[in-house]
Amino acid sequence: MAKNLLIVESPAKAKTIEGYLGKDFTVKSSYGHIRDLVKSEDAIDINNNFSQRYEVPADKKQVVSELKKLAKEADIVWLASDEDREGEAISWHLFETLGLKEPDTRRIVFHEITKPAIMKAIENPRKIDYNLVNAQQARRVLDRLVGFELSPVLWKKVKPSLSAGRVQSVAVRLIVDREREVNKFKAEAAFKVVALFGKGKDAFKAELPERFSKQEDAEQFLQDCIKAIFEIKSLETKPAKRSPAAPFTTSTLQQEASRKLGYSVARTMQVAQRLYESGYITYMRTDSVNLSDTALDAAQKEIVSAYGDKYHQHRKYKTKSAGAQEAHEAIRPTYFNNHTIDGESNEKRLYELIWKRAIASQMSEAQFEKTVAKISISTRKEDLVANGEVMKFDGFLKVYLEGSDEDEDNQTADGDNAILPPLSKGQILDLQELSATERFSRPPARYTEASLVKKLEELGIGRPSTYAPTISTIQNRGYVVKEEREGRQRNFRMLTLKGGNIVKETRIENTGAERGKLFPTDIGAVVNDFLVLHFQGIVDFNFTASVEKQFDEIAQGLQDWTKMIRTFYDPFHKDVQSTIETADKATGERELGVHPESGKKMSVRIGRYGPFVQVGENPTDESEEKPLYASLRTGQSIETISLEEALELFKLPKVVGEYEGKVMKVAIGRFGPYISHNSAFVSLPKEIDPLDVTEEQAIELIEAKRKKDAEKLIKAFPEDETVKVLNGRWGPYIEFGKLNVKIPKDITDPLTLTYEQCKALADAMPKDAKKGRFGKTAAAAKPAAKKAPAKKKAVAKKK
DNA sequence: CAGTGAGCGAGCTTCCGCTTGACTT
Repeated sequence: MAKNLLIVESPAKAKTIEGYLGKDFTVKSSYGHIRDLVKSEDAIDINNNFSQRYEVPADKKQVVSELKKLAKEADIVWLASDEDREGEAISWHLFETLGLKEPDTRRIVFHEITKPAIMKAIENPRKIDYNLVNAQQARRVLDRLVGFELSPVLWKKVKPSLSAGRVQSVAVRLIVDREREVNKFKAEAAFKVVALFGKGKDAFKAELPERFSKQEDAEQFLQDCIKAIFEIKSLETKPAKRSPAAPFTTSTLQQEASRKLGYSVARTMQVAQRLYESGYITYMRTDSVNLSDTALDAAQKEIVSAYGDKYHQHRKYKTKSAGAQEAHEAIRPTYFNNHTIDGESNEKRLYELIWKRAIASQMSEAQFEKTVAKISISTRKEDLVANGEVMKFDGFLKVYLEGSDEDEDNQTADGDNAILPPLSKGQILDLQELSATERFSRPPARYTEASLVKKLEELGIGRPSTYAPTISTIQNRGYVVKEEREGRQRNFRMLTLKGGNIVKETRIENTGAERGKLFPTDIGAVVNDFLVLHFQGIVDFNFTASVEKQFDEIAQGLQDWTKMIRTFYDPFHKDVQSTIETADKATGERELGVHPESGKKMSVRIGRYGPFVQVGENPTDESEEKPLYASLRTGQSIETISLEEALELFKLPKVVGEYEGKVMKVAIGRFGPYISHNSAFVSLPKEIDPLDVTEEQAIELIEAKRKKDAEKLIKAFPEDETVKVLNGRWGPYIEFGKLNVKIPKDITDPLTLTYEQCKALADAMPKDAKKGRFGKTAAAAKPAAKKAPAKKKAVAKKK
């Protein structure tokens, strides 16, 4: 039996280290934290110095009992969790839970998984740092107090099951604030002037640095240029250089994979996890840009052999984010000589990105020669400017160029970074074309998942392990949606001078289209406004930064953690109490005006089933007329909907005719417009306006749907019409009314299924909710009487 | 998704960070 038990956080890490240490060591993993606060109210005793009640969660029981057994058999237990606040706490929880004794326990730390680093760590053991543990407890207790006191306030004042927390509420606030900036933004137009000189190979562009806000001025400028002489007034050439970016951290990997590969942050992390488990890359949850000495040597060797000596440049990077704890290396390939790997295509692509970025980070800078040519206009006092750039040495650009978040329009001006033909001072130029194009200023960009992570990191909010889950949480809670939105057409004016004539025209462009951007929902905005109004301190962008500063002081032993929490908690708790007692229910109600025909008041607000418009006041007794209601549609918001748009909502649902003795109705659901007929639903094709559907069209669509459904049918049962065997997207399945059942693998031919077999399969489905990534299946058939609507909605939102 | 916008008023929801698997139409 091994004399030593060494415990790390990750099983993949354990495997690697076991290889370095030999027979005397058993290396095991704790799989992260092994204990957490109990779920109930009494997890923290407010009146007893915030003492905590911890428990081992069910899914950790097995790990803990195995570690307990091994610890008993070992002479020495080495606690090798990460060197940061959470890692120290993991060691402490292990110490307590496994019942370790101080003389037989060693705490060791390393920042990189290399043999020398591990050996050095083993030679320098220490004891558990209780200051650091206290800092973690303060963090944990504060998050629990905030989350579990704030959320119930929302249940009372907004809607059940909502949540609030130190991290998620600020993430939502960022998105709500940004959306409002975009909505109130007024685009300003100005004419941008671009000249084209020379022909063929010698052609190049020059731009006027200033823009004209009035069309007359732009026109006058072009007019003046008809007879003007263009001369090179000055020519300046300067060397320029560009340096590579630091190797990836979690946050920069998520950003770059989003820009270059179009991955969501969750997908990036899933793929990176697989690369890590296969041993291709180092740990993927890190805030460090540091590379180990071993890695630096390996990178150098690879660069020199693949590209030559002059492409290598030794570089050390320093972290920019304030809250970085740097318990790991930067994300890099384990072996730099693997330029590519075997695996699925998304794994290959992410690996190559990581390899290129890490290699480039140790390469020399790219060198350019930048030329600025100023061109005088004989009839005007302004100069035109042409920028040229020639690469003299590619350096790191040989392998990698970092992506940019900017859209093309905001990037460098026309003619910039282009290659200029040979030019000389005093040279007279031949104008081919001169254009003045109306350009509009752009609103601030909405957040993508990745740019939100970047912003959170800048604010020091959240950790590498929580960025992806936080983004999921705010979407799952329905505060935020990731969506595509169509843009709208916009006219812009363009004046062109060519061959001595000025041509004026109006062109059309598409603007404001968004893909994969984060939009706040109405509930997100209402919850945010409620928190900003009543709990300003918690959703302040600097709240985390200021508590982090205090956690640091606790970690250094300069402050008592219970005192810190007490100072925070007492006033916070008072706010919670007074908000519960005095605050009104938050519905986001807004008056739209009066109904044009009836003169009744129209308003919008959030109800139990989402945002809706109401016409007329709430009745005070039964004799009064009931108000009319209509739900808002996807993409509409109570904040921005107009009176006209609200009136449109009452035009549907609409009866379009009768078929087979049953009415056909057109309405709009969550997935768009549809026709309902005899409890069947047919979605409407995009081309058809739901307001102009004719009876004939509706019948046609219903028949087409029936035909399509018949094609899917493999087998029907005369004894029960609700049971069918169908061919679905993922192969055959059995449909029982609304319940779908997968056909087990041992049935190879679905045609052989008997009715009895089908029924047995349906009965075998668990009666309670079956939670999977794709929602609930069995639960949909037998909804629990009252909870059903809320549950169904929550699941639908997840999709 | 699929016609509501309360109600008997039970018992439930919820935080952030550290880790992987086991889930499925």
